[in-house]
Amino acid sequence: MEDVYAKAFASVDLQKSGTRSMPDAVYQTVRAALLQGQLQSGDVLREVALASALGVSRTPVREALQRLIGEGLLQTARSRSVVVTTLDKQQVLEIYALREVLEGSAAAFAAARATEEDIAGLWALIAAERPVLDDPLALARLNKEFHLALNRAAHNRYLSAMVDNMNNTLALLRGTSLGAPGRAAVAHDEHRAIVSAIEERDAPRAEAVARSHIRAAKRVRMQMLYQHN
Amino acid sequence: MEDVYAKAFASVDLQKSGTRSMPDAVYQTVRAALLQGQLQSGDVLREVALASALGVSRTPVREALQRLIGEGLLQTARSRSVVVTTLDKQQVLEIYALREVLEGSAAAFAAARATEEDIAGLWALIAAERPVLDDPLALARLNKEFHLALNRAAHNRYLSAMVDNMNNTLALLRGTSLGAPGRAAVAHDEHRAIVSAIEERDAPRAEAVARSHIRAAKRVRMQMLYQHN
DNA sequence: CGTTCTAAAATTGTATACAAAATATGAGAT
DNA sequence: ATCTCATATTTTGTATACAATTTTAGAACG
Repeated sequence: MEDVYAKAFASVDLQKSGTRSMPDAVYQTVRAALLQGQLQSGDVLREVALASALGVSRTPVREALQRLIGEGLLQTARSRSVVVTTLDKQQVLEIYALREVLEGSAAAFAAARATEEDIAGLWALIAAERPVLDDPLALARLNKEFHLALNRAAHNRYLSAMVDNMNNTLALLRGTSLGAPGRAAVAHDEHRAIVSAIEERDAPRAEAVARSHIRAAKRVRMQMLYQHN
Repeated sequence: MEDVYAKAFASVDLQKSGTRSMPDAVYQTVRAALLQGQLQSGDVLREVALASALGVSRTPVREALQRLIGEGLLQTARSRSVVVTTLDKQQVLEIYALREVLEGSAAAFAAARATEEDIAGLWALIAAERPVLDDPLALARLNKEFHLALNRAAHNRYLSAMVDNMNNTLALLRGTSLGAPGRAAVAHDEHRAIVSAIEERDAPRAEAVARSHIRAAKRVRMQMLYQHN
């Protein structure tokens, strides 16, 4: 009896805080399970099981799943079952190609539009990285926050939504590129270079540095996933 | 009795062809009504009215509406009613800023990855534009197709989805920038310049030309909407 | 053993009943 | 006439019943 939900949701209560509606609470809960890797690519999500695990009916569960499908974190198999998205190599390449564009633009926009508070926040996150450079888990969390803050500093809601979406989709892949030997320190330096360029309001340099940061992450990731390029 | 649905859906049957499911058919139908301007910003969509107009129950209607909310074409007002998205000036600026990035990248990617068929298709669309340069409606349709084909030529599904999304969101604004005097001919020339650069595999030029094409469209649009910049 | 067919079980899709919430209506007071 | 408040009506949110589909299990056959 392959009960994925016991594993993923047994200890996890329906997260009601900060949610507007029940479908939203279900959405947040399932999304968190996906991003934390408690559900893996290919796992199938069954409405009744999820509904009873979370103590609601199928209706709000369906809405939450539809939303996650729309964001690309879930997909429907032929035969209508809902499964955690599987990314093939081509898709990963396409995502990184787009992520390079988007994060590059976010950095460029931030150079033009970031407030002093935005920049101070970015430096604070970089300072927080230093003591945990050899703790991949803590670092991954900070890294996520850094990219989120960089995004917000661009002051473009549509861009932010798209960058988040790409990053969330990549989170479906096992592991983090920050675990690779030496990568943490290099990424840390790259983060500093991005914020420096933003602080100096040098948009072209901010974009160039951000893009090369993503290219480096991509190289490490492809190595981890496929042992080449 | 303010019956918006009579207006928008009376003659429009539920579009079943090319749809996998009933919610999908509803989605396509409502989406078409939105993109063709049969529903205007701020119009409220009521589940029961829509359901009876289309001859289905509320359940598939709700799913379709949720999906359109996810894409940004609809939004929920406080008080939970679903309305056609209204874009303020700041949002329009953010969308054009992002669209410049995305279409620029699409052109650059196309220069690197377009097949000969892709390029032939683009030229065909440009040829089709010439005879209808003074028919804004026909031209708008071709323009849409051109940008779609350009997109496909970039061979990046995620990028395509995002460009489409931005273009669809802009379609909520009344009118088309191609209606402005002289704009049609200029846009036509810009299209030619983009495809030329792609054909010559000159990615930087393709990107630059595509970006300036979007900036020009933005200028015209802002003029139309707000009579300045 | 493996294959194919059929029946049972499980799962998703749709409609609908009922609950909760929001909006509209109208009476009464000022 | 305008405002306030209680009540009716409408609308959305959730649960659930039922239908359609898909998957599973097992029997019969080669």
